[in-house]
Amino acid sequence: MKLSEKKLLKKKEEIILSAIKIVNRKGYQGATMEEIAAELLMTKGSLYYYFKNKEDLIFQCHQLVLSNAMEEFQAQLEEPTSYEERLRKMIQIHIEYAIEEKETFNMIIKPDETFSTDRLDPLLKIRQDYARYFDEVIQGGIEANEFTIREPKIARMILLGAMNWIQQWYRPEGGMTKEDIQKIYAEYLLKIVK
Amino acid sequence: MKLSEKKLLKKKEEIILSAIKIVNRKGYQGATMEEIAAELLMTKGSLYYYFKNKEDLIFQCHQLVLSNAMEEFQAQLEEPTSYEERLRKMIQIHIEYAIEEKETFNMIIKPDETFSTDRLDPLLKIRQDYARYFDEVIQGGIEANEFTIREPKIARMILLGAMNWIQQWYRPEGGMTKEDIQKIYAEYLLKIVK
Amino acid sequence: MKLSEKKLLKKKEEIILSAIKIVNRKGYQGATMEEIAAELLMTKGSLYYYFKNKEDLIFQCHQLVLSNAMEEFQAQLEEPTSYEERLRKMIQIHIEYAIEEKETFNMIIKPDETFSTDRLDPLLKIRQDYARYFDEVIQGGIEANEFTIREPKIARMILLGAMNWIQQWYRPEGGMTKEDIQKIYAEYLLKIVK
Amino acid sequence: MKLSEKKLLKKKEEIILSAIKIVNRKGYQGATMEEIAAELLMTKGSLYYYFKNKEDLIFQCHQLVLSNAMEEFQAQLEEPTSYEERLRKMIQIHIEYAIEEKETFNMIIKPDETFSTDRLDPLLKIRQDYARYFDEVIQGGIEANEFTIREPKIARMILLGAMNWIQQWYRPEGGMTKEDIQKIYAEYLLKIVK
DNA sequence: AATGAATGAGTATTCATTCAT
DNA sequence: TATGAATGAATACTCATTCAT
Repeated sequence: MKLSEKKLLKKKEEIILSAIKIVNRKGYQGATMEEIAAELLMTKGSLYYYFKNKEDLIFQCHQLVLSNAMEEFQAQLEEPTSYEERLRKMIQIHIEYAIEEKETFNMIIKPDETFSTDRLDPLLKIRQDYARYFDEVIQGGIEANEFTIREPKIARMILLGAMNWIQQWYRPEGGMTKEDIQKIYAEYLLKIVK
Repeated sequence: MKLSEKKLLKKKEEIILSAIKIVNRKGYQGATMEEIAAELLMTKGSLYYYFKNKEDLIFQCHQLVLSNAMEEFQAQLEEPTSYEERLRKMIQIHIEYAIEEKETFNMIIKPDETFSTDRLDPLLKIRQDYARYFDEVIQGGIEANEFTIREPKIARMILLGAMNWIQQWYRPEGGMTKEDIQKIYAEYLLKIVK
Repeated sequence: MKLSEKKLLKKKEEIILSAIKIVNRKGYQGATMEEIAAELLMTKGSLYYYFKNKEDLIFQCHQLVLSNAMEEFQAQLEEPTSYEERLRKMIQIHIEYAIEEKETFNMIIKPDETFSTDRLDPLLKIRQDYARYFDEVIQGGIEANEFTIREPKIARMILLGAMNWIQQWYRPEGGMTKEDIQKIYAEYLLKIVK
Repeated sequence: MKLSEKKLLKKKEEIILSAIKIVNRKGYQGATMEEIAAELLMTKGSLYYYFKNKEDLIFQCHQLVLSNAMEEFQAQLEEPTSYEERLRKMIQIHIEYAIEEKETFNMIIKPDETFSTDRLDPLLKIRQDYARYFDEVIQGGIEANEFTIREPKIARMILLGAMNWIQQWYRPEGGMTKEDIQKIYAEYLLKIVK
C-alpha cells in the first residue's frame, strides 16, 4: 500500500516535471498531452490514469512549483540579520530561481487565463503567500527605520516585476554571470527601498 | 481608388483591433479566427480576404501596436529638459500605455514563440528601437552627471520589467489611480539611476 | 449588337483558353476560379458574368477544344488518296495536336468524373464523332482490301490509346523531334491494320 | 508484439484499399478523408492515427499498388519460352490488371501533380522498373531476331499506351470478354514488333 | 461589364478524452 | 498499470458563389 502509493506519487511528479518543461516551452495551449507523455516514453492514454484531465495536470504543475519555491525560500531565511541583508538574500534567491529553474519558475509568473475559477483560487492564494514574504521584510525594514519607503506594496511589485523580467533577456551565453546579475540587481533594487 | 483603398485599410485596422482584444484575452493559440470575426459581426471566411492567414493577422497586430506606441513616445519627447525630467516623462508614458492600452501593450511584452523567424525579426527590431529610447536617456543622464549608475542596460531592464509587471496586478477598481502609480513608480524608479 | 456580341464571344473564348491552361495543369478540382481569372488580370467575380458557374465554364472548355480539333481534322482530309495514306495523315494530325496543343488536347482524353450527366452526354457525343473519323477510314481500308484487320473498333482503340499516351512521356527537350515521332508511330501503327 | 503489429499493418492495408477505391473514383483532390473513412465505418480522425496526412496515405496507396503489380508480374515470367510468348504473356497480365484491378491500376497511369517531389521520386522509380520489364523482353526479342523493330522504346510506349487506354472504354457489360480483349490485343500488338 | 467584398459550406488536421484489453 | 485505438469537437483555411455598386 505505502509502497505503491509512493510509486504513484513519484510517477505523478515525473509527469508533472515533464509537463512543466513542455508548458514553459509552448504555453498551455501549445503543450499537448502527447508531447508530455512522449518525454517520459509513455503514451498519452496513460496520463489519464494519474490525472483527471489536462487542466488537472497543469494545475498540479503550478502547485508543485509554487510550494517548492516557497519551501526553499523559507529555509534560507531563518537566521535573522538586518532587514537589508534579508531582502538582499531574498532577491538573490528569487533571481537564482528565475534563472536556474527558469522553466519551473515561469509558471509562477505567467498567469494562466485557462484555469477555471475553482482551480485558480488556490493558486492565487499561494502566490499571495509568496508575495507576503517580501511584504513582511519590507514592512519590517520600514519599522526598523532601515527603509524609508512609504508604499511597501508598490515597492514589492517593482522588485518582483524587475526580477521576473530577467527571464526575458538573460542568456547564460551572454557576457554576464548569474552572480553578476544577483549582485547588481540587489544593489540597484535596494536603492529603491532605502 | 483612394477611397476604396482607405476603406480597405480602415477595415483592416478594425479587424486588427478586434484581434488584439481577443489575443490579449486568450493568447495566440487560444484566439480563434472565428471569435475574432464574430467580434466584428463578420464570418471567418471574410478575414481571409484581408489577411493571408492567422499568423499574418497577428503579426500585423504587433506591428500596429508597436509603431503606435513608438510614435506617441517620440512625439512627447521633443522639448528638451533635464535627463531626469525626460526619464520621468518616459516612465509616465510607458505606464500610461501599459494601463490604458493594456490589451494592446501586452503584445510588446509577451514573447511569442509562435512566429516564424521572418516575422519575428522585424518585430524584435522594433522592440529594440523602443528599448533604445530608454538607453539614450539613461546614457545621456550618466554623461551629464545626473545619474550615477554604471550599468545602464541593467537599469533599463529593471525599469521595463518593473513597469510591464503593472499589468499583472493593476485593476482600475483597486484603490489606486493611474496617476498615483505613475507618480510613485517614477519616484521609486528614479532612485535607481540617481 | 453584333459588335457587342462579338466582343462577348471573344472574351468568353479568352476565358476558356485561360481555363484550359489551368485545368490541364491542375485538374478540374485543382483549378480555381481565382487562378483562371488572375491569368487574364480579371477578378473571379467577373467570370460569373460570362459563365453560370465553374462546371459551365469547364464544360465549354471541352466543347471548344473538341470542335476545334474536329474542324482542322476534317479540313486536312479532303483530297482522297489510298486509305493507308489517309490513316497515316490522320495519325500525323492527331499526334500533331497531342504534342503541339498538349494543354488543349489533354481535355479530350481525360474523362472528367465531375460533370453532371446532362453536361457529360453532349461531350461524349463529340468524342464519338471524333472516333468515327478513324472508324470510317479503317473500315474503308478493310473494304478496299488495304487492311486485313477484323476488329476495326479495337484497332481504333489501340491507335488512339497509343497516340494519346505520347503526352505522358514526350518532352521536346528529349532527343526526338515531333517529326520523328510522327513517322515512327505511323509506321508502327500501320503495321497493326495492314 | 508480432500480433499487434500485424493488426496494425492489416488495418493500414484496409484503409489503403478503401482510399484507392475513392481516389480512383474521384481523383486525388476529390477524394476526401471523410469519405475514405466512412467507407470503413471509421471517423476521419482515426485515419490520422495510421497516416501522417492525406499525402502520406495516397502515397502509400501508390506504393502498394505498384509493388503488388510488379510482384505478380515477375512471378509469372519465370519459365522461359520464346520472346514472343513472353511478351504475349506480359500483355495478358497487364491487361488483366488494367481490367480486373482497374481501380488499383489506374494509379500507375494517371500522373499525379499533387505529390511533393520527395514522394514523387520513389514512385517514378518503380514506374521505370515496371517499364523496364517490357524493354528487356523487346530487346531480347530483337537480339534473338524474333522481332524486327528498331525503336524498342517507342514500341514499349505504344504497347503501354494502347493497353492503358482500355480502361477508358472497356465495360464488362459490353459484348466483349476480358479474354477476347487479351487475345486480340496480343495479336495486334505483336504485329508491331514482329 | 466589372469588381470588391462577403459568405458558407466544405476540408484537412489536431488533440483531449475515452475505454476495452 | 499501461496502451492501442478510436472518437468528435474544434480550428485554420479554401473556394465557388452572390450581389450591391
